[in-house]
Amino acid sequence: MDDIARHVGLSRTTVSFVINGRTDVQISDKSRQRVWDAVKELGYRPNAGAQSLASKRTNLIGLITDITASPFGGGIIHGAQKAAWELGKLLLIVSSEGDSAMESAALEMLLGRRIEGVIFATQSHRLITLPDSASEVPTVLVHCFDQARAFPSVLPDEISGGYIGTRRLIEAGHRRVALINLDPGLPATVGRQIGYERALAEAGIPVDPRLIATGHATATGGFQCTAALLELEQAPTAIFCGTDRMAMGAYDAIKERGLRIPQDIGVVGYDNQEIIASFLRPPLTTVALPFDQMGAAAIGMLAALASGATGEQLILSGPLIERASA
Amino acid sequence: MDDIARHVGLSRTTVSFVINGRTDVQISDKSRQRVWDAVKELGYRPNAGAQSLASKRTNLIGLITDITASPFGGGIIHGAQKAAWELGKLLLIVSSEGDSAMESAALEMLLGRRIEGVIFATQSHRLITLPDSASEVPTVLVHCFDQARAFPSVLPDEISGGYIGTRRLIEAGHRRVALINLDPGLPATVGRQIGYERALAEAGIPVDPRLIATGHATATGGFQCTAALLELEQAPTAIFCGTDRMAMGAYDAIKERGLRIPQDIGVVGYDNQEIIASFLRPPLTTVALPFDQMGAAAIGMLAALASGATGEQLILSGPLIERASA
DNA sequence: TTGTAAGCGTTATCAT
DNA sequence: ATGATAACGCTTACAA
Repeated sequence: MDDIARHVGLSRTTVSFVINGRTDVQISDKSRQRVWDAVKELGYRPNAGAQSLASKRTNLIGLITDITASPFGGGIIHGAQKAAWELGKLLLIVSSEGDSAMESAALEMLLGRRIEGVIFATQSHRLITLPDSASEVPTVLVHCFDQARAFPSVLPDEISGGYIGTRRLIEAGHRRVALINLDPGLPATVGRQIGYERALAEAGIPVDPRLIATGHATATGGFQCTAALLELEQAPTAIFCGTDRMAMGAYDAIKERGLRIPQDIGVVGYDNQEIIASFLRPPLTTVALPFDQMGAAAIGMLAALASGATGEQLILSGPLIERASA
Repeated sequence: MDDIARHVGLSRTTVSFVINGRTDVQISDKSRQRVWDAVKELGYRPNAGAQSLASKRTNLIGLITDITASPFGGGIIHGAQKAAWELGKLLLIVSSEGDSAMESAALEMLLGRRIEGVIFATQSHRLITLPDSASEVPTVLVHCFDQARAFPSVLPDEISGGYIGTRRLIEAGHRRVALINLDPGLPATVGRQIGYERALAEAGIPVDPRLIATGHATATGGFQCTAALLELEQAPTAIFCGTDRMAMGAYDAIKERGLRIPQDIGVVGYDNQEIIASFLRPPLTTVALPFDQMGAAAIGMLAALASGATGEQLILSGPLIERASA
């Protein structure tokens, strides 16, 4: 920067003003132009670290997550990254492997880098315990929540998801709609069932407990539940699966019985895992989680927190992705 | 840091030495202890940015990639992250969306942060064009290469992959092994076919061109190719698919004809996409890409470059993941 | 074994 | 409209 200043015969101060495009200082257009020319000519590139040190703004945001290892929920990173970029912030992503000692260590090092905020994101909707140092910096939780629900968080609307999936099946003419839910007690499980029952109630269909199964979130889980449901005396004509993986298993069980999708049995999945949903035959209609928006929203909340806003809880609902199974 | 120094009645210098654990300076154990105690007590945390500014080492490595958006190849990030962490380096990950203007902008900003090296990683094995500024900093390419092959790179061993997949099928007793390859001309396509032919040659099986198909890397592509292959007069008894997605389609075509896997037809996939491979029925035996190692190797190469090594080209081969389809 | 002092590359506060 | 000068929080010769 000194070089630039010397080169154009101005002071460092002036150069700094020009480069930062400050409008509150009067600098002649001629000087401005000369500075920029020199910048080009000398190939000058401001040192962000030095800027941070002097200005006390690092423009760094931490993202601690267990997502990088898995194919799941990458949209969160994606959405956050994009939103951060637009705000001129850089995301420092650290994968915690879901290990809380690691999370703690990661946060320490990020605090050493003087991040202005931190996001904790998980690949499944669940409870986490935060490192103590989380209270030292604005914190937002994505797809997870802390015991005391003390931190602002961005969560998917499980109820709405359960509702729209079920309603889609009802609209297709089904009255006996089964729900293959995830393991009991999970936030997703609870919420989706509420949505499911709400949709049935709205259509005047009584809830039949025999049509509600729970299983592991795997193809095998889906296969077994579906097989059992199809054995029922009054078997369902539609099945709403808790995950696309389960739907994958459901397809097998259905095809094995020579039934066709969606003519004989309608199927709706959950998660919109492209890789499964769009390559299943027929392509799977499924409820998507709004991962991108969740990530972006987290950045937005952090920005809001920085300007004095108070932390809320944001519930985002995802759309139904129509393909061909319902 | 001044606070610490004052608190223990020593100079900043001494405190700095203690904190950096410098062994080339003699400092009494007593002083050391007192410094650490004060650090704890005052909750002091070194400012990494200031350290970088003074020491001219940022410990920052850039990773520009199109991977974050997709479920694919996340292992690269994972492996790189882990390796970097162990070296005390922080990975600055930016997703380029595969857009080269974006890549350029990302690199500019990373250079502003004074990264000590940069990694370009892609989700598919392909050619990329690097921003000009790439020459300003040590650069390593992962899963991709530049026109002039001027930059050191880490690539998967496509030949070995083609070889081990084919050999597995031959070892299972098959003599008519089909290859459903990816679109012609891709590095993966070419390499794998070489490996395929090598395995056949080794077993004394002549290459039958009718058994070599190419299609799009989708379930539909796999389905169509498989269907055509099974119509052949001398149909194959084993199929080696270019991707797990294609294998997914192959499964459908095979099952549709009432054939069983692996009893009637052996299938091997490529990619080891957990989500597909382990949930297909039967679980898919497939060739894995060594993404984790590739990411870690890239960090290793960057470290080597920093200590004066010259850039090579590293070819890493992945293992065959045995499940139940062959 | 410890301390002094000069940077590192910026921004920010005042002057002029 | 522009410039001096003092931070920012640390490292590192060089001295003592």
